[in-house]
Amino acid sequence: MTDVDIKIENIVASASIGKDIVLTDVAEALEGVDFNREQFPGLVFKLQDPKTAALIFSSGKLVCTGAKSIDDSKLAIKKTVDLMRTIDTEIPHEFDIKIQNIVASANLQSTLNLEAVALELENTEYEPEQFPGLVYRLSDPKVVLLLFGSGKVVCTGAKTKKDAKLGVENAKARLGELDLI
Amino acid sequence: MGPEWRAFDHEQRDKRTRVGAPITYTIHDKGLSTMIDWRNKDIYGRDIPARNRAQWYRLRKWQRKIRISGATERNLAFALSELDRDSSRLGLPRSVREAASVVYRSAVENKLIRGRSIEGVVAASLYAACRRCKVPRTLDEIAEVSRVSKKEVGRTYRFLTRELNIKLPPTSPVDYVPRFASELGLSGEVQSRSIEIIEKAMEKGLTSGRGPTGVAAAALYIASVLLGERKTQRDVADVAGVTEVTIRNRYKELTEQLEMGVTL
DNA sequence: ATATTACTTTAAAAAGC
DNA sequence: GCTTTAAAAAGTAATAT
Repeated sequence: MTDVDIKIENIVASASIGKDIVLTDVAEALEGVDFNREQFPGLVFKLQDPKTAALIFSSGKLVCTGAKSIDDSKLAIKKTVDLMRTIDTEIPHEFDIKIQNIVASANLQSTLNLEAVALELENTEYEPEQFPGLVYRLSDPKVVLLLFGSGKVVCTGAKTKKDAKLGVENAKARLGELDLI
Repeated sequence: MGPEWRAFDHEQRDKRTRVGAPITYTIHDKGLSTMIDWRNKDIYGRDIPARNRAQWYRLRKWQRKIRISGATERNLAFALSELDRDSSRLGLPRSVREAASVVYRSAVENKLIRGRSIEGVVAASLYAACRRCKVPRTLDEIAEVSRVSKKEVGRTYRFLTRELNIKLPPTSPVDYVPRFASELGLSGEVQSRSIEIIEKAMEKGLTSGRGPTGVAAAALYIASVLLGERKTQRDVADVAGVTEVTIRNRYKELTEQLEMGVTL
């Protein structure tokens, strides 16, 4: 109904390689690694292409952040695991990757009066003293949107691109119903 | 400001002493208190005769209640003393402090303190009360006088308003005008003019997403210049707790988008 | 006085305190 | 709840030029 262009800004995905990892070995063999066990149990590995960051844990589970597309996220994880396999050849070639969160931005092409939106729209939090965006929690799909006075929007919490887009569209539709747009 | 809030503080402390509410006194089962053994034995370790068991159980149950209400009262007394301290340091009137105590008490009644510090709930209750009473204090100001971080005050405030169904609109810049103007020694005319400017700005959507204190500061600055009671951006920035850059940004936006001529 | 850089908010996973 | 990662939005803050 209301076609909105969504731009994926960031994707968080997780995977579980079936084998335990000796993080100190990885830290010595790879470049672009940060590892402080006292600070954080995960090893931080930054890949240049796709430009992403991976958190690798001794359990063999890992988290990849920063990708701008689902394909890039999966590619980044495969590249990262391939590099890890040069250290530990026992690492399996097959493993599942799960998209955990998608952050997207969009433009409603219309300015918003946030104080009015805060009064009329349900499930919102608006504290301009703290942050310029209005927080709108949508239940269908279950995502959270940040609405700005400029009409720009950030949608986060979706696990599929479709939900991210649907979230913005439903929010826009709701704003329209309440005559807030 | 020193002597005033000190006197206020002493008055409250004396009042507490008169009613005998324990604040920091640790009440263990000493003195007049007597333990009722949780086994069915008397103080000599002898079994309690069956015919007295019922009475024994009643005594035990009664003592449990007393002990619980004792802890509750002790916590409430501590909370109210914290509230007094924070309120007096912020120079808040008694009515606001009482409004905050109402919020705090309902938080207790709804068992919302679990997993949270009393100080944090007190600070958040006070923040909410200030807003409700139209004499807002920023999260920074609340955090300064309480020993609670700004982050936790904000988090607890959101939790309380959600759980207690307290609906408060975002703080209006207008509510900051009287306090800031007073601290700057600005007249009622300047205040009225500032409020007019803010209302025009709100109508034109110039306040969406902007910090209320920054908007109030810029409006006061403009009004002070327009009415010949000019204050420096530095002075206004200091009382409002914002930077000169912020005042300048809001000032430019307001003078450009409202019909006001360049008055710099 | 303006230009950077940095922090505020949102979501989510990982292992452990 | 915290720790770590990434990224957008727009405002504000601190520091550099």
